[in-house]
Parts: sequence; C-alpha cells; structure tokens
Amino acid sequence: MKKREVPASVKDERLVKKRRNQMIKGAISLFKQKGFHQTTTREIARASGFSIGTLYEYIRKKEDVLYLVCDRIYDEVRDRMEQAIDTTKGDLDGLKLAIDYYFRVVDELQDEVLVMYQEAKSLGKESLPYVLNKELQMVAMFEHILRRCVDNGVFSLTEQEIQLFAHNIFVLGQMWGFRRWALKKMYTLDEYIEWQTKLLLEGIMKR
Amino acid sequence: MKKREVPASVKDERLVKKRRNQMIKGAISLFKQKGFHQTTTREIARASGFSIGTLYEYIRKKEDVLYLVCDRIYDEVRDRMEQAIDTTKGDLDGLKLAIDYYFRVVDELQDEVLVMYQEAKSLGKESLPYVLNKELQMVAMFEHILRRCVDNGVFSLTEQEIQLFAHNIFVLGQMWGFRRWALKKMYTLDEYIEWQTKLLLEGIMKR
DNA sequence: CATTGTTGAACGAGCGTTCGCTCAATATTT
DNA sequence: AAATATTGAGCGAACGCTCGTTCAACAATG
Repeated sequence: MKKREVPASVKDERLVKKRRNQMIKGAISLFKQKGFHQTTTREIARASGFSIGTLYEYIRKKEDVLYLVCDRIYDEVRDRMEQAIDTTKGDLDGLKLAIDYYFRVVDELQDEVLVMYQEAKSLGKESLPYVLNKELQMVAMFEHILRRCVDNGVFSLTEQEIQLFAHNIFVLGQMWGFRRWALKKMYTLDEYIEWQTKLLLEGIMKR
Repeated sequence: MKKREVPASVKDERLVKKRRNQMIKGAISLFKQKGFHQTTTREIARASGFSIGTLYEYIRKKEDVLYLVCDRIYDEVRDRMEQAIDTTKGDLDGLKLAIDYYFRVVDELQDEVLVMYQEAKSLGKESLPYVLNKELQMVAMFEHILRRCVDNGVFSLTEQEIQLFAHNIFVLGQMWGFRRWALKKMYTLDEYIEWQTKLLLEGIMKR
C-alpha cells in the first residue's frame, strides 16, 4: 500500500512527515467544529501553524487534507484495537472484552469518529474505496474473533451470520458516537456497554 | 407543530404548496446525486421547473431547502410506517412484522434516507433539533410496540433496555441504507431481514 | 390597472489555487 | 576564511471563478 504520495516533489522525508502531522492535527480540530465543507484552506493553514502557500506545498487539492485525516483516524482506531485485543483466544470473555474495548475507543475518539463518519462521503471516487476498505479491515477483526469462538464451540453461527454480527458490533459502537445527542441522556458509557453486550449476545427472548 | 413558515408572505396557499412540492422533489433528486453542498441554488431552481428568482420567493436561504427536504422525508417514512404497522397488538409477530416493514421502507427509500442521514448535520442550530425530534418519534414507535410486548409477557425488559433496543432496530435498519456498499455484496434484503431479526431477538448464545 | 407571480442579469463576498518573491542555510569558489 | 552562488522551504497578494442572494422589469391574472 505504498501509493498515494500526495505531492510528487523530493523534499526531506522528515519534514514532510512533520508538516503532514501538523496539518492533520489542525484539520481534525477544525473539522470537528465546522465540518470539511465549512472549513477553508486558509483556516487549515493557520491551524497547522503555517501559511496557505506552504499548505499547498504538501497537498494538491483541499480534498487531500480530508483523505489524510480519514486515513489517520482509521489507523488510530485500528492501532488502539490491535494493541489491546487478542483476536486469537476465541472464548466468550475475549469477545466481550473486544466489544468493551472497541466501544471505549469509539467513546474516547468520538469526535474523530464522527468527523470520519460524516465527511468520508466527500472523498473522491479515487480515495473513497481505499478508506472504506480500512473500515472493512476493522470489521474483519470482529469476524476473526467470532470465527474462533465458533471453532471452539462457544456458539454456532453460519459464516453469513458471523459477518452480519461483526457489522452490527461495529455499527452499534459507532452509534454511541453519532447518536450521543440521544443516548447520553439515557446511559453512561458503562451502562451502554453493559446493556448492549447483553442484547447482542442474548437477544431479548425469554430463555 | 405549526411553526416554521419558511417565508412569511401571503401568497395563495395552493400555489405555495405546489411550488414547495416541486422544489422538494427536484432537490431530493439532486441531493441524492451530489449532496447538499455540491448542489447549487440554480440547479435546484432548474430541477424544480422554475427560475432562481422564483425559488427565492419560496425560501429565504438555501438551507431552508434542506430543512424542507428532511422534513418531507421523515414524514414519508413515518407515514408509511404508521399506515402499515399496528403498534397496539403487542405480540411477537407484531414486532417481527414491524421490523420487517421498517427495513423494507428503508430499502425502498434508501436514497432519501441516505440524504437525510448524511446532510441533516448541515442544518442550522434552529432546525436540527426539530428534525432530530422527528427521528425520536420514530424510535418511539418501536418503544411502544416493545412495551406492549413486555406488558403481555412476551419477554421481559427494563425500560432502559426497551429504549436501547428500539434505537438498535432503528439504526440497524438505517445500516442497510448507509452501508449497502458492503452489505449488498453479502445479502439480499430478505436475507438481511431474516438474519437481523434472528440476531436481534435471540442473540448468538447457545440456548 | 392593481395585484400577484416570475424572471434572470447583476452583484459581490468568499473560495481554492497559483506563482513570483524572500531569505536563511548550505555549497562552492577564491 | 572570506566572498560568492545556489538552493528550496516558506510566504501571501492576487487571480479567476463560483455561488447565494437581490431586485428592477416584465407577465399573468382577475
């Protein structure tokens, strides 16, 4: 996945990285407040700590900033997940912990997740599939855990059910981020995780 | 809920309604293709069948169009639901039917739902709560059904669980709309409804 | 002819993007 | 080591264009 050198010049690698980081950090904080479309390139430059001219030394189009931001956020979420979750164990507590940890990551990065969620659609035909693919990779982490559980006889699901269930975990996690206007009035994060885990695993039917 | 007369003039009611309908219809089809921000007022006017000047006889700001569109879409979804769902019965089949019907409405109006979902955030501080409230009303329909079921002893849930579960139904329905890029590769609508209903009701645990 | 409805040219703020310039740091020459 | 030349990151005024919005003129209605 080496592609996507946004400009083409041959500047100092260190500097480019540093400037990009300034840019991403500044842009995320602006996108959180006003969204991608209402944020001007000049604002991004100012928030990054350099001028509009310099900004365009490191990107070609405004949309490139959005791409870099989405890319970074996904990496951040994925890194945190990988760092904390053991996808190989395959027992029920492993699954519960994965859900718990994922929901907490979404909570901690809720602004970032919201940005990505709401603005990703503004990416061009070129970048969008690349970003969506990153999302599928995260869903695949849950699929993997579920498959291990099925192998170990913790519960039995078809492959189709595994994939759907993984999507559900993923989306219901995000839901805590993008529907907080409604949910935070009703639950704390801990309660949300607890009830949601219960509903996911056991459903609502009497047993 | 009489508020929100977007302009305030005293034109012929019939005409105002007619023009607004033209506008909403034209705008929805444009927003579906290009989103709110990339759609110009001139395009909206042309798609509505009149001129830019006339457009501004019936709205004050571009955002008013978005408000009208969101408002209409919610009404459309809610009307279809109310027309088909009996919220008073309170048995298991009633719940299943409600889910089934809701998912099919989302499927049928998927472009519209997507528009609302992605663009509602562009509404101003004034209109957004009004629209979000309409969303809660729809969630409340599911809450009502669930409460009746609990009353009838079909299953037992706390009030908190009822509300969360209603949100889950609502969001997992929308998920079929906003994640179709991933889901349509795996399931038909019928399959989606079938598996999703099963997962929602029974969870994944062995019983 | 008065009222109501329609039109689109005109406006101007604001936008993304460009490009000629600056100047400290570095390399080369003397 | 002093003098000179080269580099390229950084800059921001300026450009061209788009788009939301207005309004004086015109058309239709009754």
